[in-house]
Amino acid sequence: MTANDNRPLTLRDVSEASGVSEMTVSRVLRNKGDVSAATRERVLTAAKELGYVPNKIAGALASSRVNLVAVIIPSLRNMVFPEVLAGISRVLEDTDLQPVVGVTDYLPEKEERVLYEMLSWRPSGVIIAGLEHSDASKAMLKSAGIPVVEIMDTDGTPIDCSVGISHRRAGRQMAEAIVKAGYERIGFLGTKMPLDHRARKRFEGFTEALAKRGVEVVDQEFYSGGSALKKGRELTKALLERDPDLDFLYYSNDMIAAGGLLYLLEQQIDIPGRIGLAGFNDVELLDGLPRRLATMDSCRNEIGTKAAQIIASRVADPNAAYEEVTELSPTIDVGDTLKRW
Amino acid sequence: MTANDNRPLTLRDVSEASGVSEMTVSRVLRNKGDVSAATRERVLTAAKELGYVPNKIAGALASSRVNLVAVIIPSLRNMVFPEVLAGISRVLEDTDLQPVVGVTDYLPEKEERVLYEMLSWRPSGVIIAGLEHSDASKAMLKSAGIPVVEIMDTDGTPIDCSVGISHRRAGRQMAEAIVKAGYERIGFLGTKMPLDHRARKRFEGFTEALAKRGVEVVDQEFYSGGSALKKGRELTKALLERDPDLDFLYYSNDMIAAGGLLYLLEQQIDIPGRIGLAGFNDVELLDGLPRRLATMDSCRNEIGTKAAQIIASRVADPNAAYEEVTELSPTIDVGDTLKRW
DNA sequence: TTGAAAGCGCTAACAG
DNA sequence: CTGTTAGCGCTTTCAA
Repeated sequence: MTANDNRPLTLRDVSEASGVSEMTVSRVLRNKGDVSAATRERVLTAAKELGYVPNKIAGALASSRVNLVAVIIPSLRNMVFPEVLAGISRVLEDTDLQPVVGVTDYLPEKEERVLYEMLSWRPSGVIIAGLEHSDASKAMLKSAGIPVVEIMDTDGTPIDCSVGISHRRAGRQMAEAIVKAGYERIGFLGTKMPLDHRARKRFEGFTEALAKRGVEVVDQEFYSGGSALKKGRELTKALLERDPDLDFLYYSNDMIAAGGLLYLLEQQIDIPGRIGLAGFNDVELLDGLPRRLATMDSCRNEIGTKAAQIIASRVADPNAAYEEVTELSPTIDVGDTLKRW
Repeated sequence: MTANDNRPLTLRDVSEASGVSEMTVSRVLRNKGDVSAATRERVLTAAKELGYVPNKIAGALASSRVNLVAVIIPSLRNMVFPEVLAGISRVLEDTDLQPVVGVTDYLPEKEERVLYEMLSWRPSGVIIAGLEHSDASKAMLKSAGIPVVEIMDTDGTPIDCSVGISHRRAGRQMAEAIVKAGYERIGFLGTKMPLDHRARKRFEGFTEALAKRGVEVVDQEFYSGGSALKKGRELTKALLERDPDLDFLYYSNDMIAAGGLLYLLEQQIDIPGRIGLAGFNDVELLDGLPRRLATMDSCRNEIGTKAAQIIASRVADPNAAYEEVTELSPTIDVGDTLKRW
């Protein structure tokens, strides 16, 4: 039964309860400096009995050290980002750093607001998705004086450093695989891309590589919002009704590709003979579909891991060396929906 | 070109640059108190030019006000939680409060750590999943002196208040629907439940309601980890090989139910005639499957909304009235996998 | 090994 | 409308 006068407890309370100076209490609670076993014991007992929870606000102000890492991502609804986050968390769990997540909804203005808000807590580092930011955001990141890792994408110049894959190259690789497999009349289905720079870059790499081989994207369908699986069905149906002779469909992500796959199977269409399919992202969810979708790993776990490692090492030692650009190599999995050649 | 000596800017810098006292600068930046348009202009210009970002650490310490709401959930990999989060964010966006997410991985010890960590930042409120917490966690929540909303579940006594559904009742309702539709040999497939209290409560309500009608769960299969869709296939196959005469399968979530559905369709089994299926959660993803799965809405968006509203109103006015228990009513969607009666 | 004093950068409260 | 003063609860620094 601790006297609970509703005022949050302070170091002073623990100090009085244990008969040890505030300073020494602070040392015990942080495992910092030498304290005799006896006083340490007294302090810990008192703290536990009172149910003392340190005030990090005060601690951070006094030490000008904040063990937070800002992680800024476009969305939590796309499983890619929780997976990146999982990689980050796993690495940071072995340090005293803590990730704090901000979501931008793919909107530059919101990114700016979220970034401002997070920087006002003076985090020790920033991990932020993408290389495209407003000028104001870039200025904030530059002048924050902390490590900044831009993740997911390496097609561009990072503010500080970047970890990701080249989406242009990913698009090119898939185009090459498709052409090599003998497909010639190719359709594209994806999100509306103005704000999804990575999807756009993949598409650019894709069309460019096709062009080099004299192939063109015959037609395209775009969507936004809603259940991706259902959208995948709808887009596929619409596209094939317009262009029944397409022999390959390239989707900007695995969820809509899965919807397309289910639709085509219901139509009894021969896959990958009559039509081939490919997605992007290697979503684990898809393991369990009637066919294994051709796709490409986006290395998201590794991206999270590497980004967190860079932050951790640079926070531990501001002079630690680090790669300016860490480009990972995604691999194609042809699955069952792309002819082998 | 601002002189960047790498030291974060302070109010004093803005004060000097604008020739206005720190206090007035502070007032301008917070829109607090009356400031003449002229000085306001001078201050804002100076702040923008310098690229000043306020230090919330210092501000929070001085004002003992922190605009953070701790949101503690078991996982981000289960789409339910990002959706609850979305509801919370939407409501808090209209206030000056900000959600900060912590993830527990369904582990009570981790919940305790995360809670301690978050409380040490002295948030204005806590939204936490579930009613089951360690004694230490409960003690922390009680003595924090801030609004605490326990979400997702109302089968139990909240520390402060709760918003959710009764999972026992949800299980009961589904059992009744199944029996009414004429199914009699029922199998259950789900996660290993020791730590997933809500899944456990649904199961308990389910078996209890069946028992009342003289029906028993014939057999069960459990899983943990891995791709839910694939697991759903595997569990379904295993269960039906063991008990070929089952006529209904109740899954603890929609993803494994979807896997089961795909498997059964491939086996050319008549659904819902020969076997009926039902899941739980009404995951939007499933919109687009070959059949509409029978399921039950878990009201997660509404839960997030309501919880955030309670926090917001109680932060705005500590004496604001609020319901101790807000029980929402999930509804069954029989879809195409449960016979209509 | 322990303690005392002096801030960290901001805001509440008051005075002009 | 603007400025001054005194902290917020800790940690740094220095002295004992």
